[in-house]
Amino acid sequence: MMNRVVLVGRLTKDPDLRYTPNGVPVANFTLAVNRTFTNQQGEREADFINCVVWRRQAENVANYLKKGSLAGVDGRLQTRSYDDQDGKRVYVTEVVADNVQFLEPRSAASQDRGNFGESPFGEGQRNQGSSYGDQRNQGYTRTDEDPFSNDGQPIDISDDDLPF
Amino acid sequence: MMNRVVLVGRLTKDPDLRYTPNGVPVANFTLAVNRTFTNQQGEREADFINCVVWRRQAENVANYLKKGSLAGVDGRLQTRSYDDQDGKRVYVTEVVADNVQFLEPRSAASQDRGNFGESPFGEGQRNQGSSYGDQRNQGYTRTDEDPFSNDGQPIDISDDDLPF
Amino acid sequence: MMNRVVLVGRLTKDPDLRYTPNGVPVANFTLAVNRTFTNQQGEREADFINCVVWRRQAENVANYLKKGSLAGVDGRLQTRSYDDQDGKRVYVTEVVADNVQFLEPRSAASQDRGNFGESPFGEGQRNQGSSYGDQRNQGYTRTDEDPFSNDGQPIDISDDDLPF
Amino acid sequence: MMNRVVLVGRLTKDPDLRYTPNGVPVANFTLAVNRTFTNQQGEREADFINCVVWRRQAENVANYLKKGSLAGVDGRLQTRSYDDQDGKRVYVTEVVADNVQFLEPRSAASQDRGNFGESPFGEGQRNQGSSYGDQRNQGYTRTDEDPFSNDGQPIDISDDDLPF
DNA sequence: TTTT
DNA sequence: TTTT
Repeated sequence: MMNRVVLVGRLTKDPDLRYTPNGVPVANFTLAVNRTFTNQQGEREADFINCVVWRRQAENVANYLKKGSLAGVDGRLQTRSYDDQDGKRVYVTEVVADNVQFLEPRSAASQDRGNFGESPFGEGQRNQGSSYGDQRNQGYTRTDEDPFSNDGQPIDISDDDLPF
Repeated sequence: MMNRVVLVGRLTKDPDLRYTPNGVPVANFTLAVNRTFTNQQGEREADFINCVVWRRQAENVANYLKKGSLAGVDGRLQTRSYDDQDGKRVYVTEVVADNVQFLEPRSAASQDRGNFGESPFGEGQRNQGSSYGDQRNQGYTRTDEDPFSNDGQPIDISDDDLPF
Repeated sequence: MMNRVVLVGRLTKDPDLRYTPNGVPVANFTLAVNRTFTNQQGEREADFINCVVWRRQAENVANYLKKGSLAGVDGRLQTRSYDDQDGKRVYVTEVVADNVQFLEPRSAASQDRGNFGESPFGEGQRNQGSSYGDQRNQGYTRTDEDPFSNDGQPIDISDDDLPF
Repeated sequence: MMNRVVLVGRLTKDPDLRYTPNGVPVANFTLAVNRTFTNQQGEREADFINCVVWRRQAENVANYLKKGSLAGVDGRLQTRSYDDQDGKRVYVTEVVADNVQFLEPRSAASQDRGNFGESPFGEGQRNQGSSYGDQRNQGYTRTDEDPFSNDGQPIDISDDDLPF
């Protein structure tokens, strides 16, 4: 009915890019979102939100964001469940991103990364990155055979999970 | 940093009202949020989002919403984890509501419920509900001794979990 | 960069449906959104937010919502300006809706309205409305020649204003 | 009822700090929010959203943000109106910020600014700024007598406009 | 110019 | 009246 999420935070690890059997790119990453308030002990805690992004933005995310990058996500909350290795039902809540916004200058976000397709950065930042030629998707293994195999993620992700 | 969620959906069950050891009210409920799009099979699926609300709004929610009620939630995403009975870490993502909006006329939402405190409905709907006197919190057991004991919820919820 | 608005409120008037010269439908309406807090005098005020919706949802809005209807809007804030009749620049801020949610049962929202295209209501409410046959767009004049001519709205709205 | 806005953009000018007759700080600023899509001519346009923030955050904004700073705003849409110098009613839509997030390292955002109160930046960035001593509110004139006098802003802003 |  |  209505379902909207907006987050700004930092990636806890490099994003994880996979492909569905049909070759559709999906990237998973976790955003650490620092709370604006402190707890009883005066510490500023964080929430760790799992995010998914599909298609072209998945590849942009994989190519321009890494552990520590500051990013914004605009999307919707999605729930799903699967049975883990000992047959226990696990419930997952994650954010399916409609849009991922890169909030740091290119240099900060992707020093030593290859280049991929169109830059998601604005006019001002384009053309000032280093160019490694067009080794597209450099450093990422295509895992069509085995998408989402690690990290307790469901093994049976398929093209049916495409949001639209 | 930034963390905002807005949902509109229907309660999957009556809300669950508890109290912390210090007597602070907390209500838990799940919103079924129908997707605006259909899946490959043409079905309209739903996401089931766990929500928490504290203090006075917790009591309003418990008194005016029930299974099937249409409600809006404005809040933030929060993650936490606990170890289940067989020592397995369980990760929970839920929405901590800053504001819960009742989106149905009072009659539809709370036919046979007792009355509690100030009405969260607008001017136009106040004073037209039935009045059961002031049997506050009628039908809810105070569970100070054992908050959040059921449903696989962590047993050690305390006043430290208050959002502010 | 990031721009997200979510509103729930009531239409202050019947929506206003127009068509661009190319025949693209646009609906304008104002949502009265009651504040959740009261002012110094203890009154609950409202904000009046202008909204725009394009294409198929424009026609759904025109056919299913009317003055007083409860609706949710998920969209983005947009600014534009135009010069009024005495050459004064007027600045407009409005919400371009990606999605409009009807939050009342069909009967409440459109008693005496004709029917148009696919119902935007869920399964449960479909097929229970009166049926006027298929007099599409009944009661609305096509105004291709003169879109947005009244109400101090800019007269030069064109297909360029399409959000995507 | 429900009214939520989240924006990320850049300040078009230095923020404008004023005080109500009672001494409550208010800051006004405009965020340029670049659209994520391009128009028919292939240009990326922007929306210019007026924002207001009250109290302590008003002073933080004035001290840490300036023209060009990247910032996030989480708030609600508010409308008001006033009569301009030639008696014409002007309608204003603006965002009242509950929270303003500084999205750039301190150095980028406030090179040559004085210091004020508690730093709104996280642990990592604290203590690495230059220190000008405690010339609080340096460079800003207190304008209790005449808040909001310029820029076509209503002259009669008062403590009644406090959001809570 | 505003809704319940 | 607009930012990078």
